[in-house]
Amino acid sequence: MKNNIQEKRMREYFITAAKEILKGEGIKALSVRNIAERAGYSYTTLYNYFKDVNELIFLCITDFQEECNQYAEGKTKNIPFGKERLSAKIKGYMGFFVEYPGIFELYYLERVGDFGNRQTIIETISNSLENSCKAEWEFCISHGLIKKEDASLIMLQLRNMVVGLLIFYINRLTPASYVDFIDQSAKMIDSILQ
Amino acid sequence: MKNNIQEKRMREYFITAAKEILKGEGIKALSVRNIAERAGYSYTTLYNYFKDVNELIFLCITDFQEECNQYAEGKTKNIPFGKERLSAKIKGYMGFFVEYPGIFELYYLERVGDFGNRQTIIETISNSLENSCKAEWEFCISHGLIKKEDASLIMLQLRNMVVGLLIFYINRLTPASYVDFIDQSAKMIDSILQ
DNA sequence: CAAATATAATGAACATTGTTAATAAAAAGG
DNA sequence: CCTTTTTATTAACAATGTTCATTATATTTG
Repeated sequence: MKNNIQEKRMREYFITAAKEILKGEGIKALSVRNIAERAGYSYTTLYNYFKDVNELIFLCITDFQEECNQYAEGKTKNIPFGKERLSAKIKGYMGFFVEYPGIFELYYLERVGDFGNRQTIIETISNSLENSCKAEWEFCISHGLIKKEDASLIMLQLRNMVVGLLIFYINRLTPASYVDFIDQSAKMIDSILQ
Repeated sequence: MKNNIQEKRMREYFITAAKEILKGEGIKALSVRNIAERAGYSYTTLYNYFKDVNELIFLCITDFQEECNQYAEGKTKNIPFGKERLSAKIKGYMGFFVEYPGIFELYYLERVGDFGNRQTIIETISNSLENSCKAEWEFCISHGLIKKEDASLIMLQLRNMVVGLLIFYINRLTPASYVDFIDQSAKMIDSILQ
């Protein structure tokens, strides 16, 4: 297997197929045979380009993070910097996972170790929200809207609250209506941001 | 299959076996053949007593809730009622899931619909923390330590924060040390309780 | 107590899953 | 045009949940 442009192209075919399945049907529908069929190859061909299916999933995770950032950015780009924009960015972040529950599963429900327990994956996921809100976050700190010594704890609180809200809404259907979910989310996020 | 004491006993054999596996090795190690072997029967015998494996899992969930309540109670029984005891109860609740990560998986990571999407399960899980803290919660409200009109939102915040903390610690290894996890948890819970 | 019947326990079988090893096809090099 | 290397595929394995037909065991009846 030469490390050239052809190989890269082949890998992209499989990655694209896997991402489509994850976004549309979720990880439960993801199988080696499923991916390969969508990519137009036989199932074992995948093993000529990836060590195993987890290597493929890992690559999807990093791609999805970029997608998530752009999704949230698109929902906030007209709002002036400050706490309000930060709040909107977080809500945009949540909106991404509500729209693609399959990606939420992959990020927060899939067990550690299932995709090789790679430190890179854990870090990508653990920093996911902070990553999406980077610019807004730095603005709030540098302009004194959030005290520097409180910053890291507040971000952790936001991250935990966001994941908790999503877990119950996406995976436990609580609250039952989208309107209530948005309402709850707003109250809790703004409560952390004072 | 008569609905008598013998049938109940048989069901208990399978339920006990399933609970042992869930507590010890987690849901990934749970299989029909695995359960039946531990119960001392052949795998298809299970289907004479349960519609499918999800019915069995459902019964484990309700049993575990009772175990969790008693575990948390054991960690708090000497603390006088009030916010401090409520906080300790919540930490005890978290301790249960840290000790049995397999049960945490079952409660919060397992996908909706995987065990039949039964409303009873969703409710049991959604109210799990509130269930464990019932007495402490009611004391705080009736003694004016928590304003009645704020109560339901505060409980939701606690629940989301607790699950978020557990997700990252148990399933994403963040923070890396138990001491840091306890420290973070204390700060965030107490911050919500003022 | 023996025979007939009802109930409970089981083993074989099926369709899926991820992965490996051996084989067929295609591409590259001379 | 043949040889060699690279790439794609088919066959196979063990493990999964579940169903069906078949034994083994209990219970009831004569």
